[in-house]
Amino acid sequence: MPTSKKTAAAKRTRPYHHGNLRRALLDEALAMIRDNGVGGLTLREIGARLGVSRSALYRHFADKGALLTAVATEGFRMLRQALVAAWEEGGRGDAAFRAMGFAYVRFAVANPVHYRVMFGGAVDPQVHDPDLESEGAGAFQALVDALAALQKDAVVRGDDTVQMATYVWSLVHGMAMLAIDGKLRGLDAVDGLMQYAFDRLGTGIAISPGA
Amino acid sequence: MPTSKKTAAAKRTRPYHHGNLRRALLDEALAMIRDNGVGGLTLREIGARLGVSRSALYRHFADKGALLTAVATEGFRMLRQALVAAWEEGGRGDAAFRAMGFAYVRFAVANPVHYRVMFGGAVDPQVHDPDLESEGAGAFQALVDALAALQKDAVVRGDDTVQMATYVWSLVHGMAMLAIDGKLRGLDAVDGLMQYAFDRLGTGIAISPGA
DNA sequence: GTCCTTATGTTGACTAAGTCAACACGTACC
DNA sequence: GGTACGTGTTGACTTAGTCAACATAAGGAC
Repeated sequence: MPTSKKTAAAKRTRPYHHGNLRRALLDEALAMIRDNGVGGLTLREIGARLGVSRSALYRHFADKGALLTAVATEGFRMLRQALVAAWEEGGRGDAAFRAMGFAYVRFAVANPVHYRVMFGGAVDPQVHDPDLESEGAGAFQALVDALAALQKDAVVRGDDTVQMATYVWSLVHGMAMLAIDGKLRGLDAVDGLMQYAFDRLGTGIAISPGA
Repeated sequence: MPTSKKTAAAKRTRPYHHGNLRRALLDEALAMIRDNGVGGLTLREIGARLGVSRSALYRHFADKGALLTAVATEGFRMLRQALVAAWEEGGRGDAAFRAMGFAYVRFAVANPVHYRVMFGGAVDPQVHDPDLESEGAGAFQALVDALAALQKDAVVRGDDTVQMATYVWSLVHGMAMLAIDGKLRGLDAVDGLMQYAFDRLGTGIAISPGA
């Protein structure tokens, strides 16, 4: 048996170069965080699962923090795309704005790992990553733009747009966190809460509107 | 020099038994998380800072996770006390409810380490700690109780109380997270946002209330 | 086609950190 | 005054992040 001349024949299943290791590393990291939490993420295990050496990751990410930053950045990009899509496809009116709110929370529920890495403090706040910050700002801007359009059409109050956007962001962010933390029972509860929340976002909860 | 017969004389500054090591461990953990983030918390360093051996901690906490769970539990207790105090001292009316909302966000801003440990995913969600869960439920219940009182006085809508409480909780939780993540510039911005938010919580943001 | 450069992956080794077992010390209670 | 239990220490093991040195592959220059 010609086992010499390298053992390449036995390893034909995995060539020396992976092909798209960066993407595979991200996906495996997401799976591991999903199963074991951010604390359960280990670079060595990622390599082992991909059949790759423990330090191959360092050819694609500076360190563990950079891997997490990449996850967060990807998450913000996905979130912005979801928000913009909901707004555009919904017709850019008040119904579209509600759809955007739904899209926000649904993004978090559908991608809890991304969302937790984005907001769960896993990424060291000391580090200022330009990509991460611009993607994050872009997602917020989608909300600001939508609100500004509604203001122009006199659908919502003419308050400071950024402040209003921050208010709405707080609401959807809070719902998203509660939803993925399992504080709401099941998807029905999430949808029910969102229906309720976006109604009350419009009308308020007080009985005498003049208070 | 009589250095034998133990070196006790040289260490009179710190007796063998600390006195209240558990409390000191918690405080030192809080300080270390404040300075370096949850990821920068190391049991060995806590011991070193307190002039105590690295594993003394294990006489007071089962492991690192238990230490974090204790921080979160303490945080929920403090939060509930702050909420109840604001409600009681505010006169249990709509002004008191607004004060409770302020108290919530201010608690997070004043105790960002506690808050982050409580909600930042640092505590393994797999683990079900009875103390932690009952303190968490207690804090939420304070909000439900206040809303129920307002409903009885016909100050707010008669919607499902728990759903309404979840709505309000989402809002304050979202604001708290944004505030401690530095997404709002300075304390003035936080106070301004809260003023705005609790106005809009009452009235809504829509221009035609009948929408 | 051959060589060189660069990108990508591997191996060995070091260090930091959580954890446990065995031991030491002190206090309280009899 | 002695004994049991609570509290703190030491040594050692294991896991994991990281880096330096090396190996391998791919692609273009000649």
